[in-house]
Amino acid sequence: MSENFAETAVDNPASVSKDRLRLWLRLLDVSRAIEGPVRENLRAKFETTLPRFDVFAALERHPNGLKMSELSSILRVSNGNITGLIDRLVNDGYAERRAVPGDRRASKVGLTHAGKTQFSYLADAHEEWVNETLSGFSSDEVKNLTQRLKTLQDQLVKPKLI
Amino acid sequence: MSENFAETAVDNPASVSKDRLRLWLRLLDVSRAIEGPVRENLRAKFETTLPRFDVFAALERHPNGLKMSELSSILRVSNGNITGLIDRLVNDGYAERRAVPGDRRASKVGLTHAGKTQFSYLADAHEEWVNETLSGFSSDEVKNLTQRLKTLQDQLVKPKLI
DNA sequence: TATAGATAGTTTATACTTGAAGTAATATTG
DNA sequence: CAATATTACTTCAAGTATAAACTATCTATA
Repeated sequence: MSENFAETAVDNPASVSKDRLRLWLRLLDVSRAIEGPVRENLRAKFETTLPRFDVFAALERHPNGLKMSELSSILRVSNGNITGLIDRLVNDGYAERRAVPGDRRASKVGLTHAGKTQFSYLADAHEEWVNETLSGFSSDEVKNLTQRLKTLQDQLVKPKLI
Repeated sequence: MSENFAETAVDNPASVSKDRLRLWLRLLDVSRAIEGPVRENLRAKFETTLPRFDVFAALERHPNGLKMSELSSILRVSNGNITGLIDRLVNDGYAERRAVPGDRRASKVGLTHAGKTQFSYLADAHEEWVNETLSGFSSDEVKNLTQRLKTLQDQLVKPKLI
């Protein structure tokens, strides 16, 4: 046989490309589907927002504080964005900027006592919402999917500008 | 034995709750990891944004047009947001509002010829970026993960306000 | 140690996003 | 058919987000 029948319709490059696209669209839509109610709850119950919650969570996980640039890389948002978020959290008494010895450009951001207290309530409620939202998904399914997503993330390739 | 050893540490409710939380955080982070470069490319190569791309894509998929409220529900963003996005796309000549016979409150939004042309370029490039970004992930893995995400999405429970 | 380059963060302009309030039109109900 | 409720959309204020330009500081190197 001269024709290459091994490359069937299900696996040719164009088809795989469409499948990858579908995966990405699905990923985005599932995320948004979960994100919506979380935002709603954060506002309705705590008068706060997801970006602020994300900052709280990142700072809670790093008790020694985080530099602005570390925050922006962890949360995957721009530096300027973090400046505004932290400004508002500092203003509300939940976060504080601390000097970094030996580098007067930088500052480390940490939660105040009020911030830690506030986050403990936020975090409990947040976990409860997520647990309820995903309650139809079994423990095994949850772990399986988490592992696959981790593998996916580890294998991501940053595309060059085409 | 009087104690219930069947409920082990790996499967007790609190542990499953943490696992579900981990899944959600992973989902969000993977999405953001892919989203970042896509945004960058849209800006660098086409001077446009992801929200605009999303509108293009939704309209392309619905050749008869979409009402503002349909757009906002498909894209999972607020009505006011859609108003602004469409205003700008109309202003740029890529979309148009059409009257809905029998309902003077509503309007249907569709792509102009220029909009369809523009989107054909955007869509090709977008698929290429995503394909490259996920190129380390095999066809089987992609399909498996997509299916699991679909199942997850179908089983999502909207949490009540706690 | 001058000075060029890199790094950390803020500021700016513009766009996106939300929820709430408002306007107009349609649907429902007594 | 008039009063009321609902629906579709826009407007508004505040916050979130980006990239680019800017300031201040630090590092490297000659």
